Amino acid sequence: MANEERLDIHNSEIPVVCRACEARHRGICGALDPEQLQKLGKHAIRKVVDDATELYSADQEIERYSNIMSGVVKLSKMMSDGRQQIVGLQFAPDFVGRPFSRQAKTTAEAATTVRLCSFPKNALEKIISETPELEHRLHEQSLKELDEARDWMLTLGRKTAAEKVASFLHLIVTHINPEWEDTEDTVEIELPMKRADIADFLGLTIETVSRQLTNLRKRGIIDIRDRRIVIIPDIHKLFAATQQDLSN
Amino acid sequence: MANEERLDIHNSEIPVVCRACEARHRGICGALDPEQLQKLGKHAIRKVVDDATELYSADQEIERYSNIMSGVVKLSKMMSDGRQQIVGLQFAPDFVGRPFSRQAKTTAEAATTVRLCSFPKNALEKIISETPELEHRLHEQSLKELDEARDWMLTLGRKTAAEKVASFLHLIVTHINPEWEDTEDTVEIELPMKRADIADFLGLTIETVSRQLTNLRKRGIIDIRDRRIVIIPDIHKLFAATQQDLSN
DNA sequence: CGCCTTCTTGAGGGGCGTCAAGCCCAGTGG
DNA sequence: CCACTGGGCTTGACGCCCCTCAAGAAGGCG
Repeated sequence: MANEERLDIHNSEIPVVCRACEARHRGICGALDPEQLQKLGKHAIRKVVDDATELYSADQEIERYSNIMSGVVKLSKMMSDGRQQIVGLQFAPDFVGRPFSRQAKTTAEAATTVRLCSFPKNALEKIISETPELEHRLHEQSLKELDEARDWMLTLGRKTAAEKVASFLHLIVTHINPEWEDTEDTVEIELPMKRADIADFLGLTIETVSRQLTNLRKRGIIDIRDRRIVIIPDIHKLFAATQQDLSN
Repeated sequence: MANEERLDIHNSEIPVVCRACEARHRGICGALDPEQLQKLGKHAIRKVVDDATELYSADQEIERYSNIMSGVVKLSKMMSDGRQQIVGLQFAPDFVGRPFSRQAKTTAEAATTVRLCSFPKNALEKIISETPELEHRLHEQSLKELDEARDWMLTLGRKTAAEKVASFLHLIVTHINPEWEDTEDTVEIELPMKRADIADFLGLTIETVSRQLTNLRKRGIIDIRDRRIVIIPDIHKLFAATQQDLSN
């Protein structure tokens, strides 16, 4: 296997911290050659933050970008009187940050414990300008986020409370493991956030979220354990509930 | 002015149809040099379509991209039972289409009479791959659309009907002329769509839109002529109404 | 003039928000 | 060990905002 040896030799140029990183395979760092990885790696800091840690805040200067290595980050907006809306959830190996803007437009907060690989704004933007393939990857992620945001606009604007909660559960399931989208098996998931966050994501109150969860439970679409663990015996039935009013 | 002459000489290489086009200044075509403009221009078709013309449809193959030269295009999503949500409005000189995807994720429809400059998917994507600056412009537009989508998610999820209608009017005013954002003058606008579209954009019914418009009128925030013409004596008062419940 | 579409206005009902009480559990301190 | 506290969650009672249903006005067009 001369090939494997060649691969190993090649690997040896890649920074140690990057070798096992998912962002190098499915994330944006896959666009970088070993030399660029080294350059960026020099400025990169890996860190682990607890849930509720704020990564950056709306209207503030952006100083660092990050890759999510594990965990969930929520992006939110708040009105002056305190009303809040979560406008995006990001999972590994997503890129976090708003390129080409001095100010952040959302607040980013760890929803769970999150492992991050973070680097200064300037270091990344320099490499972007030299690497069209990197900008292409960032562009693809922006387009993916735009698709997701627009899907969610339909949920926010036109679905009932029961459909919204089902849509949330379906989103979580398919983001934890995309293959579960069309499995026949029973699936068990841990909700990455508390009821208040779910309410802010769905444009509801915590009471309504709670009521609709027990509504789905009573209809046999889900089962709930320990308040955070949800069991879904039939994903297709859950999907049906995302578009068909079950409030009666 | 030798400079002007040089500019004129330079201009002579630019396709005639592109010379006065806004997309060459503020739109994506500004990233192209005269040679590339010529290449793309060979495949470009200018057309004028009436309102309610469908440009492309969700889940269908994308064949052409377009620049909006004038008019308004609405992007929408529909559920199987007919519930509909408008997820974006696009104005000149915006680019219309979803790059890097075979299928469209939304339906695009002319909201008003629209002038378009349209070209085949392949022709543009070839030039994109050769022109990093073009991909950068498209990326910037995607990010702008993402910012707008997320702003609108806050409107859909957390605002009252009165705030939503005020938000819609404010959005239209600032998109027709960004300078009106902080003018002290009275402003008069023509709504680019009918009540049913406004309702689909706001996640409301047409009756509620109508009632909230008269609500804003009775409070002196707007005046209405001929159903489609709205007069706004004080933009700042309108802006205040986008975040402060006036339903009582 | 008649017909159609668009829009407004009213009456009534329901879905979700508001307010409140209480359960469960982890953490803390006596 | 247990009392106390506080956060997270559920459940019930009630009210209101917006939806539904319906009628009618206004304007465009043959």
